[in-house]
Amino acid sequence: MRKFEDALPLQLLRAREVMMPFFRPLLHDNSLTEQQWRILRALYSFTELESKELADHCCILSPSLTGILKRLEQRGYIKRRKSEEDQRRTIISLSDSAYDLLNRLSPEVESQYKAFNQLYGEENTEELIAALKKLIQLKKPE
Amino acid sequence: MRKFEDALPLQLLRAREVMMPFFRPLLHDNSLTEQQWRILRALYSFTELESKELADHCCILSPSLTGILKRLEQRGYIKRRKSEEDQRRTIISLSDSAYDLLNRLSPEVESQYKAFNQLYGEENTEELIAALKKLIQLKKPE
DNA sequence: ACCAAATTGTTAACATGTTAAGTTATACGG
DNA sequence: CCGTATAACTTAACATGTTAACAATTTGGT
Repeated sequence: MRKFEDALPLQLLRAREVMMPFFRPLLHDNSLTEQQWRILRALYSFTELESKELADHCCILSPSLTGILKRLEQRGYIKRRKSEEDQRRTIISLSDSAYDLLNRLSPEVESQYKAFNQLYGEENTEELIAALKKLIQLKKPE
Repeated sequence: MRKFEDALPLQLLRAREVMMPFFRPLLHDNSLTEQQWRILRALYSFTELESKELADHCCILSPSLTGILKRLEQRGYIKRRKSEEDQRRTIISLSDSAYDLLNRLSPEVESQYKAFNQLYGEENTEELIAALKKLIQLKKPE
């Protein structure tokens, strides 16, 4: 059996655990979970997305998304509307207060990215991103 | 704001999602969750560990570990004993049936690692592991 | 037009993640 | 020795992950 420490999925998990402390305090101060942040971030980039697209972009399964969207809607961060062409589809977008929040947090997040890069090194970061991109492209279209 | 797709923590998450389909069917066929598998795997490597060490190795928080160990114990996969020197500490180890299970699954897991490497490439795998190791070493000792 | 199959989203049931608070046992300073 | 701080675990409360089953639409073939 391969050494426990060499399991690649575990290494990916650990790498994430090393990075997240750079961002968790920021999110926590604004009562946001990692998943809620990913949702807001995605909608900020894409303006509006259907539920399924949103789930795919954020690596969140549909049943989880249902609850997350409910809570974000209650807090007034997102809006929903039905697609005209297909009554099954829901289209999600950000509220004005969500844009305010993201515009406010954005510089702090970037500042933390810089702090991380300073510690890990520009070059190492580039290499890691490249390696991850190659891996992610293996994804089956399903 | 940085492009959504360039967020490194998200890329790490996605990379993991690309890899896990190689292993999930195996675990699922044996009614094991990813976390339960990490626990068994760690104990197989280290023979016995205190709860806190186990949690650290597996990237699982103590409150989650409490429940996971309870279920693994009910299924007869682990044994616990109190430390003699420190009555607060619990020491965990595998049962015989857990060793049987791991010995049986081990070759199938390795076979899936091979399948993954064939798809992603030996060299790419080595580069990725190296990059992740460098990142993980940044971890604060806390 | 009609029916079977596929798609979107939700609900249900259980496992885990996350933070805070509580318990018991140990360490430590006065 | 004593009281207080620490450390290891657990419990509680809520959010999310995971699989299966289900409701409402839509698609496709006939």
